[in-house]
Amino acid sequence: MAISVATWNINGINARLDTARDWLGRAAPDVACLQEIKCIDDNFPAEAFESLGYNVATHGQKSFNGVALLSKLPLEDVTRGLAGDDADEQARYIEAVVSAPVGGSLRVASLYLPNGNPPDSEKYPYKLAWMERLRLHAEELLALEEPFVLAGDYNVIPSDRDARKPGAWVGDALFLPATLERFRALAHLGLRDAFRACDWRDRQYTFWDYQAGAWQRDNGIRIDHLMLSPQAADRLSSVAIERAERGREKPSDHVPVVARFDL
DNA sequence: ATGGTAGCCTCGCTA
Repeated sequence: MAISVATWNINGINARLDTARDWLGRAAPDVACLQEIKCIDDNFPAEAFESLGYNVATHGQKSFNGVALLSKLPLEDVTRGLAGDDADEQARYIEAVVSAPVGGSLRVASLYLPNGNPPDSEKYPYKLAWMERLRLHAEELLALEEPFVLAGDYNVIPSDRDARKPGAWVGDALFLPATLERFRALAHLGLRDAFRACDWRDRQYTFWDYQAGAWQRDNGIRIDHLMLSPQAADRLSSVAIERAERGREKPSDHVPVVARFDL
């Protein structure tokens, strides 16, 4: 069976409820990984998505961060928080197994990797440590030899080609050599950037700042990624960046990225 | 080099 998995930094789920419902109604992904819901679990408008046929699992936080999984298929074995630091109180990771009626199941995570700016603050070492925790967790998942997707806002510009103005990002936490090195470490484990597995075009972005006319100038960056286990990459059929959503009314500053699999 | 915008239980923080 075919299954589609989307990732989308929604930038405030309650401020973006109509925008989110509109896109989900049109695109109807089987699974949607949301980031920056910016609310506690009790304030997540679950009914608004259940009425569209989605099961809902959230890992929220007051005002900042927060991630969610929406799935038309049942969500099983939901895990909240990224392993490796019990003292970490930021809600940036949720994982579950999506059980398909035929063709087996797919493990999916929605993650919001720390931004890390400014790099001379404590935020940057937190980002790097979080990336190392993600690598260790991915290593554990890989040992299962199952298809999985780690989808989300990575706050990483993987290469020059993933920014309209790479020079403007030199020294930024999204583009520092240590950041890119840790992102590549995921690839070295065997994880595949789903988009780059299918599409080598330049100027394919997922984020445009609200400021300084970034959208109008197409001054974007590609920072929202679906990283696939080898078993998931084998089943990947296509990836699409839903660029047009950035030009709609009351948009998030990120657009959805959708990967399709034949399980 | 600067400033620009948006969301949050807002008067500053995060991005």
